[in-house]
Amino acid sequence: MARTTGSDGEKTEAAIREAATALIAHHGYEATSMRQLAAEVGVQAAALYRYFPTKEDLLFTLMLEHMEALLAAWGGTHAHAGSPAARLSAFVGNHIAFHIERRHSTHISNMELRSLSPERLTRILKLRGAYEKELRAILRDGAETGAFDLDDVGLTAMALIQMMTGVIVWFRPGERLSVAGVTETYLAMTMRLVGATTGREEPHVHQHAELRA
Amino acid sequence: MARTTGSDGEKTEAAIREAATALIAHHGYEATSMRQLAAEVGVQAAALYRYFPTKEDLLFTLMLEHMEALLAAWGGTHAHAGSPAARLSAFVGNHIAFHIERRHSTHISNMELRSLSPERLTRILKLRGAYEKELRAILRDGAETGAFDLDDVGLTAMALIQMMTGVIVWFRPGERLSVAGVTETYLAMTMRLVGATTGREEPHVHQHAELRA
DNA sequence: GAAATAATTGAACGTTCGTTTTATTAATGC
DNA sequence: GCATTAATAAAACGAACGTTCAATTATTTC
Repeated sequence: MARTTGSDGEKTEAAIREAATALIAHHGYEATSMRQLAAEVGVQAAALYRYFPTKEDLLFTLMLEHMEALLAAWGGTHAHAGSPAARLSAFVGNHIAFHIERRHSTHISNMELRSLSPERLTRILKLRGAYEKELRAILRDGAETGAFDLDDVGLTAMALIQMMTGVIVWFRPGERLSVAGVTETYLAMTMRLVGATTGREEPHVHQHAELRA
Repeated sequence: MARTTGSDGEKTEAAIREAATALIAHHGYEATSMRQLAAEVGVQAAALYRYFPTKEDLLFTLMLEHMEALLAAWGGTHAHAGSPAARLSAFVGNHIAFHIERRHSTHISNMELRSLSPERLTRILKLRGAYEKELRAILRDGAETGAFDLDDVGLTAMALIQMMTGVIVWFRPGERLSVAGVTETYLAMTMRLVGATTGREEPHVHQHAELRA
């Protein structure tokens, strides 16, 4: 037996990426074997090596694409001008939407960093740093103009990112809350956390509608 | 070769626990081999099985002790009475102190859950649930008495825990910030996040001193 | 000081791992 | 329709894995 009828390189590679993302997210990189992955794709293990020279190459590819997609998603929002509050709002919305939609690759990119070689780890961390820098810039602007009231830009950025990314730990689509509802609540928490002034000292604006899925 | 001079079961078991915590936190459970662990302890791999019947038993032991210690630490604060703000403040302080001190076992208990058998996973998750319930109770009391102003008790609890536990990702003792400084900043962020009223509508109290290590 | 027990070694077991090699067949270009 | 290339299967590689077992020595008990 050899080449099978209807076999197509592009389709196979896409299937490998997809299956690998799901398997590694569920069982972890070390606990996922190439044979298990191959079985999921419906192919022999040796066939995987036509697309990814090593297991680590596959992991790195998944992570790199995830980080680049994250930066691209934020860059595509065109929300880099305007008030700090507006920009922060856009950042939160984009972050939560992206991470919920890409729960599996987010899990991988956050949990499997130790399985990368030092050079590749550095490469991924550089992209992550660039992303976090975007948030710090917003917070710094807000702190300087008085739109926000916070102690430490770096700590606040980390706290916000951990808080927002943490959504993927418990959020399951179609359960109690909708994406829009979660985003709205997290947006309100974010604005309070950074001590955002609501313009002309209005009382806090809370919109409770649409919180349920 | 057999029993070595000065060998002591209790000491060996403690050494195994310690080495396992560090190794698994650094390289992950699946990537840590029994031989590697044995070498770190200074013993042959077979000796480990005198203390832990399987590798998973070892992992479970580490996790169970971590969760029980976490609950015990909170229970030992005797801060279960008083105003919601005071209780929340105690909770944040205890949570951050505990997690910084036990970074390694926290990492394990958060990241290696998938390596547990279903029954043991349930057991650990039950303890985690009990801990989170403590926070929700504080938030609910605060929301009902008007001390806090928040949208959703459950979501706020998850956001706070993710935010606080996230400290272990970037915090390194002896670097820019002290534990006290981090705790103070996180306490301020927490209080703003839950919309805590500062009693008689005082302006926000910010204490910037002692933030540096 | 002999007997019982505690602690550990060293070797081995079967299995699974990531990966390589070789052969074979499907699709493509001329 | 023949040669070439793309895609895969099948089998094998050595290494490492978790774990077991028998033998051996230190310590404790009486």
